[in-house]
Amino acid sequence: MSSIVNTVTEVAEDVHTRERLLEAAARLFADHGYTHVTIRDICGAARANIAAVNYHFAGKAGLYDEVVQLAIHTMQSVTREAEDAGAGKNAEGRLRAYVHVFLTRVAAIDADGWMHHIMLRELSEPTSALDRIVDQVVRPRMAYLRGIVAELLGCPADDERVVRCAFSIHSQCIAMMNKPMVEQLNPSAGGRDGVGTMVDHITEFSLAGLWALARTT
Amino acid sequence: MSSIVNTVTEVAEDVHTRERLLEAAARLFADHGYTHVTIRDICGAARANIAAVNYHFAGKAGLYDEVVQLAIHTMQSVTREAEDAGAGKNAEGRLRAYVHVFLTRVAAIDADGWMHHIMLRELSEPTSALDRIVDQVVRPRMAYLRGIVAELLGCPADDERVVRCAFSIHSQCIAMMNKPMVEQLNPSAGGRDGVGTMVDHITEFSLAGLWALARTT
DNA sequence: TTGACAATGAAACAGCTGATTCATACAGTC
DNA sequence: GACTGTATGAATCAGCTGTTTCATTGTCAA
Repeated sequence: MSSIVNTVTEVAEDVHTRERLLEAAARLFADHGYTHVTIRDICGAARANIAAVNYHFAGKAGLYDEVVQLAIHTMQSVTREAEDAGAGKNAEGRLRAYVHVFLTRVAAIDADGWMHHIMLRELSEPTSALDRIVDQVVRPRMAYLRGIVAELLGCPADDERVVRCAFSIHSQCIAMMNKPMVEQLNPSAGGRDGVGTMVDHITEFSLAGLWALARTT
Repeated sequence: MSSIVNTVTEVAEDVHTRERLLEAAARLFADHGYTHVTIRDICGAARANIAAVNYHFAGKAGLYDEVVQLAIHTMQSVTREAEDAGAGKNAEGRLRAYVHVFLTRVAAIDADGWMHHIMLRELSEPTSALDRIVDQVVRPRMAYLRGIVAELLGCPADDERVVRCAFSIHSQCIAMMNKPMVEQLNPSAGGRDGVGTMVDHITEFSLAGLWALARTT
C-alpha cells in the first residue's frame, strides 16, 4: 500500500503517539488542571485513540505523573539557570539574577511557563504530586534563596528572620505567576518590558527590606 | 405527636434546610473547590435531600453563586474592619493595621477564613464569580492600600510605583493564605503567635522597601 | 510464509454527577 | 373539613468520565 520511497520515513512518521500525548497533556493540565481535563480532550489534541492513554501510561493518573516528572526536570533547570546567572556575583547580584530568571521564565508562558503553572496549581490544590515538587524543586530553591538572604542580613541561614524574608521575596515572585491577579492588580506588569520593570522593583523593594532588617540585627 | 411545650420551637426546629445547605456548601466549596464537591456531599453534610439544592437554589451553580455572595459580604466587612482599625492613624499605622486585620482574619480559618479561600481559589482557577469578587472586594482593598502607599511614597495614587508596591505588599498577604505553602516554606508562621510575628515582619519589610523607593523619587 | 509482539482503533462498560419527576407531608386560609 | 402553596423525600434519568475489551494493523524474526 505504501510507496517504496517513504517506507522508512513512515515509520518515524510524526512524533510517536506517546510523545504527542505527553505534550498535549502537559499543556492542557497546566491550563485547566487535572480534574477539568478529560482523556478525550488530551487524545483529541494529540490525535490519538482513547485507549492509548491506558496503554502507554496505565491511566490518566499515570499520564499526569509523567507530566509532573517532566515539569520537575524543567523547573530544576530553571533553578540551575538562576544559580548560574548569579555565579561569581555578590549577594545583591545573585538576588537580582534569581528574580530575573524566575520572572522571565515564568512570563514566557508559551515556552515553558506551563510547568510553573502546574506547580502553582498544586500549591493551591494539592494532589499526591505536591510532595515531589516541594522536595525536588521548592526546597532547593528556597535553600538557595535563604543563602542569599542570610548573607545580606548577616546572620545564619537557619535564622527565623532569614526564613521570613525569603518567604517575602518568594511570595512576590509567586504572585507574578498568577495571570488573573497580575492582570487585575498590576496590568502594566504584563506588558512588553513590564517584566523587566517588575524584576527591578521586586529586587529594590526586597533589598531595602533586607537592609532595614539587617540594621536592627 | 409533638408536645404542646415546643410546638413553636419545632417550627424553627433546627436551622432551615436552606441555611444548612448554604453553611455546608460554603465550607465544602472553600475546602475542595467547586468541581470537587458534589451536591450529594453538600446534602449529606447538611442532612438535606438532593432535590433541595435545585428547589432552593435552582441547581449547584445557583448555590455556589449564593455562597460567593455571602463570601463577598464578609470579605467586605474585613476590609471595613481594616479601615476602621487604621482610622486616625498615620500611613505607617494604617499599613500595620491593614496587615494585622488581614492576617488575623485569614489565619482564623475556622471562623471566616473560608471566604478568603474561595477568593484564593477563584484567583488561581477563575469561574464567572471572579469578576464580582474583583470588583467588589479586591479593587476597593487595593485602592485603600494604594492610598497608604502613595502617602508613604509621597506621590499620586495612580503612580506606577504605587501600584507595584501595593502589589508587593498584597502578594505577601495573599501568600499567607496558602496553607501548604506556609507549612512548607515558613512553618513557624502557622504557630500560635506566628501570625503576630508575620504581621510585624511584613510591615517592617514593606515599610523599608517603601522608604527606600521614596528616597529615590 | 508464518508466528509473535507492539501499537492502534472502535465499541462498550460501570460508576458517578447534576438534574428531574412524582408522591407526600405540613402549615395556613377559606 | 377542603383547598392551596411550600417544602421535603425517594427514585430515576441523561450525560460524561475513566477504563476495559476485543479486533485489527504493521513490523520484525525465524
